[in-house]
Amino acid sequence: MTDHSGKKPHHHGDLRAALIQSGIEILTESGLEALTLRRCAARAGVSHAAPAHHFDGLSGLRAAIAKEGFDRFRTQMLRSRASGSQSPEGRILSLCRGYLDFAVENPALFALIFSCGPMSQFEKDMKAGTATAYGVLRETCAPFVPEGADPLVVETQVWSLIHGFSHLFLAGTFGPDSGPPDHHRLFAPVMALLREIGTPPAPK
Amino acid sequence: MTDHSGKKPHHHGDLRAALIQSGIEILTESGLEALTLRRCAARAGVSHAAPAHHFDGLSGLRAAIAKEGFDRFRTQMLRSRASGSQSPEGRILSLCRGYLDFAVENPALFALIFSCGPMSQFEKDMKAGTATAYGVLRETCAPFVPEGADPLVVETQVWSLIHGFSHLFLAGTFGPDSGPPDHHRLFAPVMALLREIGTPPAPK
DNA sequence: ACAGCCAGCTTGACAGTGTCAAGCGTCCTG
DNA sequence: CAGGACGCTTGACACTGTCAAGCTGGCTGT
Repeated sequence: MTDHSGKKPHHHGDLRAALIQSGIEILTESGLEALTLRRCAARAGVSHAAPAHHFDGLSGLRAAIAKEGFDRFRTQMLRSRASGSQSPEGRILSLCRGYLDFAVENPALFALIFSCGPMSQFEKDMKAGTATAYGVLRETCAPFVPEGADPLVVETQVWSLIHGFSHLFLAGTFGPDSGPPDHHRLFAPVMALLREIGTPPAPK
Repeated sequence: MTDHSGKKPHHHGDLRAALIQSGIEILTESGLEALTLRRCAARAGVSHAAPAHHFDGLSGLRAAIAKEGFDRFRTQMLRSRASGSQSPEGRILSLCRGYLDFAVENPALFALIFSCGPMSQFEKDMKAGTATAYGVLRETCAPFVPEGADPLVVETQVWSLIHGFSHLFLAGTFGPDSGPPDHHRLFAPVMALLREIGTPPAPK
């Protein structure tokens, strides 16, 4: 479709990337609801209809931002995983910590990435983004997958636990009266649930 | 503020409840983004500005709907919990199944309930709603809390796991290529992670 | 070197949205 | 039966996404 492979195609010089960047800034400064085509355009210094030439409407912009978000997400998880103990358990724990940290540091971007919202039409792009992040999870979980078992089970266990924890933490919904947010206090004991990971499900 | 305690105060006869009902219908029929003050008003057969007299803007309507949603959520969990085995393990598993079923059957309402979005100003209401649902979780988890331990840990383990599973399932983000959604196939093995629940976190 | 083209952006318009200020009608109160 | 207040309506405004044109500057072909 649009070019954006060359370097300085025309007036602006890769407006597409500038719009994505502006979008992320708006997202982090003002939250999900503030992400608007017109505001993005204004921030990038172009007219209000310019984004339509690079993305298919608002959903297209969201999908493009989500894609970029997935890259950063993946990068942060990789960095975190590399930073701690390199035992299989250590790697998986560090990965999850990176997961949580990303969510805490980029709440709006995190919400956009995992929103099942109005960019489902771009499932292709989203799946691609998920896949890159998922690959990291998969290789980190691999040592815990029992012989001949479906790796999806272990992956889903880990992903569900850390994702639920992150999401609920962001929603500020912990505890009946929801004490002060303290994600480091709960993180370790919750992750302790992964102790027995990999042992095959109880034989029926 | 507005009355809404009497039975048929004026013209309409509890417009507030009618608006909430309309909102839920719109939500289930057309998704989160379709929930609009004006559409709600139209569906309830009143003018576009009528809702403003019963809720504090769109966020107020969302909060009110979320409150109702939390009630239904809690009810479904209770019903599910009562339907299966009454062992502590059976109760917690049935509770989680009710959790997942509610999410699958009411995706938009579920998303609204747990959105960290623009109704944070109504945290009071939201906390109240969460609390009623949380109470069910708390009493179901109680048998698994070790002597003298913080119940929040076990609760957070369970809630994180089932919430993450439900949310990721709704987002359609399972597996690298995300096979066909089959929440019953993965539910049991993922929940198997709760086998060792309650044993105190590994001593440091 | 010059004519032509066309990608990249602008301008303008439209319907739909939330929100506010008035105003009107109906019901309850005195 | 008058007064008033509550419940809703009407109208307006700024803002949103989206579409149809139109302008403009750089590239291409000869």
